[in-house]
Amino acid sequence: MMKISKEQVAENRKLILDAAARMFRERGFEGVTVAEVMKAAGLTHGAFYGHFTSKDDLLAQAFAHTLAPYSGPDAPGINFDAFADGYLSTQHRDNPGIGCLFPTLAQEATRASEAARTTMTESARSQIETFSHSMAGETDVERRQAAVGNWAAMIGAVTLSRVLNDPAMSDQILADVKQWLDRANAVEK
Amino acid sequence: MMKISKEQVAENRKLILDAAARMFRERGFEGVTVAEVMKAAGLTHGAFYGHFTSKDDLLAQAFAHTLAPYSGPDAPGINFDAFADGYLSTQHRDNPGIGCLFPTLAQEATRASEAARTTMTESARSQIETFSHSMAGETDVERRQAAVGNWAAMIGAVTLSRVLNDPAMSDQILADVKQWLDRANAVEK
DNA sequence: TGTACATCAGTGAACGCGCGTTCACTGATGTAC
DNA sequence: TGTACATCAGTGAACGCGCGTTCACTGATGTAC
Repeated sequence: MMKISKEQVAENRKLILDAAARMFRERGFEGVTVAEVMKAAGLTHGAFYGHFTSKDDLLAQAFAHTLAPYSGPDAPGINFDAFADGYLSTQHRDNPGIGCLFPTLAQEATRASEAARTTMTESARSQIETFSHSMAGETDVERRQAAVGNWAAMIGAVTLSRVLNDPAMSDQILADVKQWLDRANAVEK
Repeated sequence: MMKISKEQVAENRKLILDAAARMFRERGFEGVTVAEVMKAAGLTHGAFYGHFTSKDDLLAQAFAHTLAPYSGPDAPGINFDAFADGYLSTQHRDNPGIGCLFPTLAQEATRASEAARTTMTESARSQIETFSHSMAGETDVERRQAAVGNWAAMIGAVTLSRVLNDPAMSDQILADVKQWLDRANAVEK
């Protein structure tokens, strides 16, 4: 069953990237094998090197594939308060596979290819830019600082909540950070 | 050159744990081999299983070894502002091997042994407790929320600053979060 | 329109390397007498 | 005090498995005539 249409090739590539992005977030880069990703995409491992040059390349492409919708001029506008609610929810904490890349893969990306790091860097830049517009503050600098601070707090909160093996404490971390951010942001308005 | 004194055995164990804690923070759990750790400690890999039952056990013991000084009744009191300055410094960002475990290993610890996660959980609990005493706020709950929020923001800031491959932006993340925290904490006083 | 050939995404066996782990052995120190 | 033996942390070769990567082959679709 070979010789596949251009559309099918593109579709297969998308399936591989979606599976990889999910599995890397769930189990980390080294915790997932190339064969597992290909199986999840409905293919065999031999086809992998027709799409990517290496497993490292897959990580970089998966970052770009996953982050692309949130960057650039088409980035969706956001309601910051609703965004923070979702980010600091137990649903987000419990479903890393479909969540933000930064709490799951930023640490590993530190040792990844420059292409992967550049994708993360540009995504972070536009994320901060987007948040800035929702922040209170008298100057652009203050609003940027608030955007960076809020985002860092959210990333740290999800990171902490995921590692703790005391469920009540984990829930409380998320709730505490949400309330603290609400107060910090309200004070400046 | 064998049959070693009890003191030498304890010393060797400490050397292994110190080397492991440093190398895991620098390169991640899977990025370091048992043989490399043993070599860094001045021993050969065969001796490893006299000290630990597995590589996973080493991680859990390294966590306990590294976090112990900061927990329990003997935990050092802190000047929070000085602590945050150091935490959000470029020195801390650039030397993960001797820095906080949470930005380097929390993500990987999510998939580690229960022993390792419990050590991290209890360390986080006492860290938050310690920070609470330095926080402004009218109630214990507000102070705890501020402690958790400040710590989450610091962890997220260091995580972000390390993954970005734009040095100026990385520096700015750290500086922005520091200034934002200073403002957020000052407002409540 | 029908037939022969070319293309090339995907298949699956195989390779080779690295790493966690095991184990028979070593030999300096501790102990018995 | 001196001698023979026991102990056991450490040594280093070896094992076995898993994983990233390669490659000869397949066969459905596209193309030439």
